[in-house]
Formats: sequence, C-alpha cells, structure tokens
Amino acid sequence: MLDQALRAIAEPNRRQILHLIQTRELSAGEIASGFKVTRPAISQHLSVLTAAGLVTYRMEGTRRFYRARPEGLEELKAYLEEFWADRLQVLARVAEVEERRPKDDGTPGD
Amino acid sequence: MLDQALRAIAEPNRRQILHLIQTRELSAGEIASGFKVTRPAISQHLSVLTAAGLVTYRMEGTRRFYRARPEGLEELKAYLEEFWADRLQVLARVAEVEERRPKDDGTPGD
DNA sequence: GCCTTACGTAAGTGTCAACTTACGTATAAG
DNA sequence: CTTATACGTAAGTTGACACTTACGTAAGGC
Repeated sequence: MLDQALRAIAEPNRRQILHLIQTRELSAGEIASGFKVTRPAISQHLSVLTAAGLVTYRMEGTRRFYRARPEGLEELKAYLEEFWADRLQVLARVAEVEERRPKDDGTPGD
Repeated sequence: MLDQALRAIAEPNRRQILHLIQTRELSAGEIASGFKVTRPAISQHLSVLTAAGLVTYRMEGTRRFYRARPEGLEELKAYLEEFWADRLQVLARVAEVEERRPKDDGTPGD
C-alpha cells in the first residue's frame, strides 16, 4: 500500500487532486472541471488514489464526493519520516517497512 | 527537481539504493552486487538519483563512490511537509503550487 | 415512460521507464 | 604495451501508465 501511495503522489495531476480535496469535499465532476485532461482520466486517477488509500468518497444520488483520507496521508508521512530517520540510526525496524524489498539478495553488510 | 525526486523515490530499487548509501559510502559495484538486476540497471538508477539531486558521488581511480545527498532529501522532505500542511491552512502559497488549474470552476469557497 | 446528468468502465493508442546485452573508456597491474 | 577491472553509455525490448473515445448504468426531472 505504501508503494502504491508513493507511486500515486509521483503523478502531478494526482497531487493536484489531493490538494483540491484536502480541505473540502468535491464531486468527481467538480474535480475534473479544473483539469485539462478529460473526465475519465480524472476518474481513473481517483481510482488510483482510492486504491492507494489516500482518498475516500461518499455517494450522494448520482454523484460521488471525494475527500482526502487523513489516515492514508499519515501513513505515508510516517513511512517517509522513518525513511529520513534511517540516516541517523539504521535499525532493524527497517525490515518491517521494506515490504517491497525484491528478495533478499545479500545486500552487503547492512 | 522536486518532481524528479518524487519520481525517483517511487521506484523500489532506488529507495533501496538510497538506504544503502545513506549511512556509508559505497562504490557502484558494491551497490549493484546487492540487487537482482544487472549492474548497468543500477548504474542507470544511480544516474536518475543523481539527476534528482538525491545522490552524489566521488571518483577514486576507476571507481565511483556514491552517497546520499542530505540537502536533496531535506528539500524533498520540506516539500512533503508543506504538502501535508495544506490540510491545516490553505494559504496563498497554494496558488503557486496550483499552476495546473486552468480556470476557476466555482469550486466552493477558496 | 423518456431524456438528461453524473459518473465508472472497456478498449485502444502512444509514450516512457526499467530492463537487457553489447560496447566504449579510463585507471591500475603485470 | 597488454590485460584486467570498474565503470558509464548505446541500442533495443517489453510492460506499465496516462490518456483518449465509446459505452454502460444509476439517479432525477419532466
């Protein structure tokens, strides 16, 4: 999930979307209207953000109101904090965070 | 540059590389030996990280010793801090970040 | 009922990124 | 000078990704 989140915010449009719905709730259409790309494109971005746990939505009639999901952002933030922190102390805890590690292939003397 | 940095850390192998050279200096070969992908692949990752300002190197004979660049990491961290901070106070500064917004589409109360 | 609105989803396309193998280059060793 | 080492770089392949247009569907308005 953290990997997904990092990938998600690597895309400028998605960061933009996060900004828009960080303070207020917006419908998919309202969000899309602020972008040059088409509405389906934004819809797909919203799916990615949702899958990454960075966004939630609420349905109301025919509309979906999206908003940023604080927990997801906190999780990501925490992961990154730890990432920087590594510089100070390399700890065993890193092993937990690194779920994505390809396969342990004998990285030299950690 | 921030965009490059975000993209750079979105790649698992590159995050792994950053971990390896965050506390100590390592040669390209030493870094590469810890991965499943080939040495040229790692060399390319190192180029990406360098271009993103997250890594520097020092030459010694035929070898290049790489290490994480604290300034780059700080810059990225600062950017992200501000990113989260937006949730608390939406400030004029957002306008700078919001370069992407083509026209105001009546998104409520900005 | 019918038509519009607001959306997601399917399907296809072009581009880019991560990877491979093959090669070029500079230092060091003999 | 010749050979081995430690790299980066060139060139090509593959898969993922951001995007498009076309379509399907559920809720309202009439």
